[in-house]
Amino acid sequence: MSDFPDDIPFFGEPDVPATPTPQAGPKAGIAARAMQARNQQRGEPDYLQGLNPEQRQAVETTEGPVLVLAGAGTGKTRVLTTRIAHIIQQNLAFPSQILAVTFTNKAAREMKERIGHLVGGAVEGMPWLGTFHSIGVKILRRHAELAGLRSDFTILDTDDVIRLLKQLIQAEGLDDKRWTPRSFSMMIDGWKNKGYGPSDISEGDARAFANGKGRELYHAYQERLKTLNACDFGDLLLHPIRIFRNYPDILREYHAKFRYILVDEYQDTNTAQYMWLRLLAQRPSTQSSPAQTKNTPNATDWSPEPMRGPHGASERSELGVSAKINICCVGDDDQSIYGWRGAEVDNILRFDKDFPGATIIRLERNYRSTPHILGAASYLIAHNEGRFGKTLLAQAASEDDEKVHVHAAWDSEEEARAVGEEIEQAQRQGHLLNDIAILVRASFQMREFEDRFVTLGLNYRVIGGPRFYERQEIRDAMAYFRVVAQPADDLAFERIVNTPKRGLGEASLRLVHDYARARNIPMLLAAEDLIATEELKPKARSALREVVENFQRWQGLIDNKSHTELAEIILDESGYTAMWQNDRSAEAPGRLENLKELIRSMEDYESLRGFLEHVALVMDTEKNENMDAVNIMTLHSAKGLEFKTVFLPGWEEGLFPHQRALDEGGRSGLEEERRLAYVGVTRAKKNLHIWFVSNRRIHGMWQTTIPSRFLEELPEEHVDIAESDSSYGGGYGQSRFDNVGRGDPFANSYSTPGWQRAQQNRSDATRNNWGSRSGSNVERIGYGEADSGFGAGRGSVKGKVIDGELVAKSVSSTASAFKVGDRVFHMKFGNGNVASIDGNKLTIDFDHAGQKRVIDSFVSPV
DNA sequence: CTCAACTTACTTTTT
DNA sequence: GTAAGTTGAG
Repeated sequence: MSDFPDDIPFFGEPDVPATPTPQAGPKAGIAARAMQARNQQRGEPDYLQGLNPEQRQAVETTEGPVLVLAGAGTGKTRVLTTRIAHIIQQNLAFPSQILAVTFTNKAAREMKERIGHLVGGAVEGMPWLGTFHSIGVKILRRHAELAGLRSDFTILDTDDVIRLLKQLIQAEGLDDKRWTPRSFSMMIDGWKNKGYGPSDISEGDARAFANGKGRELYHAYQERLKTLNACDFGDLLLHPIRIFRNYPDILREYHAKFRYILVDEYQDTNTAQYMWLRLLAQRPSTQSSPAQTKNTPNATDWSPEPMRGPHGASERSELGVSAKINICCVGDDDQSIYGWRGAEVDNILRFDKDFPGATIIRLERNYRSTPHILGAASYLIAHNEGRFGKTLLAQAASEDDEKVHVHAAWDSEEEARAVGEEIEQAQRQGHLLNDIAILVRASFQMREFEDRFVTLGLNYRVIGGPRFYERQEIRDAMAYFRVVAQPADDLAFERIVNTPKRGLGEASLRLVHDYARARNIPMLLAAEDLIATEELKPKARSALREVVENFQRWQGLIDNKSHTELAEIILDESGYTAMWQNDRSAEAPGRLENLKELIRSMEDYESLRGFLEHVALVMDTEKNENMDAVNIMTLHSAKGLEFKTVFLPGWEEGLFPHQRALDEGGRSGLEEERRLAYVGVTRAKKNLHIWFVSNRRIHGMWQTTIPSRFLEELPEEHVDIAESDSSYGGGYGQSRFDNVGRGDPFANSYSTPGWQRAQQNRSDATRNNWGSRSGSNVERIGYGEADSGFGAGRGSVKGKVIDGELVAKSVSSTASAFKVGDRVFHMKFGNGNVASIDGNKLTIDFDHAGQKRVIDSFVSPV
């Protein structure tokens, strides 16, 4: 992912608010225009302006392999986008001849936008800028038949895959408790990350699942995908790799096509992505004559086997790729935090061996953080072995720079309370909440903060987590659409055939399934056949007939109705909408609202098919981030972002570093955790607060915890241990945690002044803060299930609910706009009447959910 | 076939 | 502690 807001002030040009480059449009200032003119006279393109020498070198070294090691906050995305702009403006290639890959859609979107700014609107997008997967689909659609698929293949999501695997495991007569579909899907994922097809699975690996049936099952799975005309995410990379290997002619086409290859976040590439890149990169220069092509090693030399050794570099470098490879990879080995999902830090560490003669450029001037923060980060990460080694150079220190604060709290509740207080104080001093982030190691930590912020009425947003398209109702609706658009989509069919309940249970479904399997036809067709027979029970038969007839009718409407209209008809006539309307549960109204939102978002696409493709690949929707709110997210999802003030709670052994990372990953696991800590620390621009608590509830059990070893790895001169607001300061400040961990360091914490003060503070806080401000407004960016029970019915905020992102966004600081008796709608509780009003808090009699107390910004008039 | 009670497991997350 | 998934009764 890209370093999001890194339109950083240029080095030596202190904190100027990020201004667009002079070229950015008519708004550019006179001075900027003058400078532009001057530079153009010198023949220097204005987009190069303000780049530091290293950045500039990275942009201008367009030929040959280049590795840009970009430390945190050094302008990575800027380099990447400027480089592309440079290639285009120097006429080195057309936009369509540049392959640029990212990991996330967000990063791709952002890059497109920024390139657009740099080169002006002249260039119509970049067709080959996208995620590995979206580019993979594009390639695979063109050559689907070579992978045994039709070009309209479906892309399965994790849900579909697991259901499919469950069937296969059961069909194999295995106990799906002992051998869970979930774990097998992860295993397959792992294999695919390494580029292994079923035949590449070693004996040992095959034995790891279901007593050696792993390989067989994997094979069966792939076969099943073929008959379903479907692929999983891994296939989007593996199929192209296989096609490139087996059809050199096709590979050559792509070689001729892509003159420049750029890769973002190279440290996150897995082996499959690496192979994919190597295949595309390893080629004669695009201007080469056919004669030269013969000298190039055959692409099929590239098999996954050389990957096996711990250091397969020698085999790789023997490829002797003599022709120029204009590949530029940008990354930071210190920010590799996705090893657990197959990323190979090794890819970046041996870049120069893979691409002999590579230019390696280090970006070490950090424009983001204060020297204290940078000092802490550098000292911490230095504890890792096996890094490239970079020294981040800080900007000049400023008078009011604060050291990194380390705080202690008695338990997680107090931690949340104190953080909340600190944020409120910052807010009073005029800080924007948007500039503040709380970065947690694990998502369960978020809850405590949410609870607290709800009582404080502090706006916050949660970033990450289950997304819109992963919600049950959205998936169900999508399944209907999929069956209509692609009648062969059995998984979609199975998902909704009995949703809403139609009395088509396991038995009937099994019959349809077996019939379809036996004849190798889609289940929808099988169902069609079966309703003509006597095989099904009369009840099931008529239910199934209705389903089949419905789908036939809807399919007939594809060309006559607009796809949004059709979607409405489908949801309506299938009884799906009615199912939720009749649902008495509290979240039903929210789900209906989500369905409306789904239809609304379909309007942005031309056809049903186009929409389905979008959803399969881009599992996020853009969300309004217009309100001022504290950001809460995991450390993982914070990569690439930056905030003025960052809170890092939960620095305790077992949580961070996470126990499981230590157990399963050993030393490298610990190092990855340390990199995660490094990522967290380097997100902060000005203020960084690290917290640890002495008691935390894990799996519902209170546990005494000890401070994270990472705390000891922070340099004394940049850290300030804040005792004052701690409930258990005594002694720890001085010893810098050195004696922590043995014995029971917290035994007498209850009696320390700090603890008593904390108790005092706690009750004060609840008294003073409660009701003293307008309702907190919450938005969940891409956050799921409209309920999750967060905040509901705890403490004095009974009924306060954090909802999906469809929550009304209005922040009313004035007295409530509602009056007793008003009819209102609430995202979670549905419709109801206002029973009484207390400031901005309403007591509402809900039709289905009973009486609840809610904050007015969460309801809207009906 | 459906629903309710019980059991069980539990980082991180993109596509 | 909680959410999801499975088992057993109606």
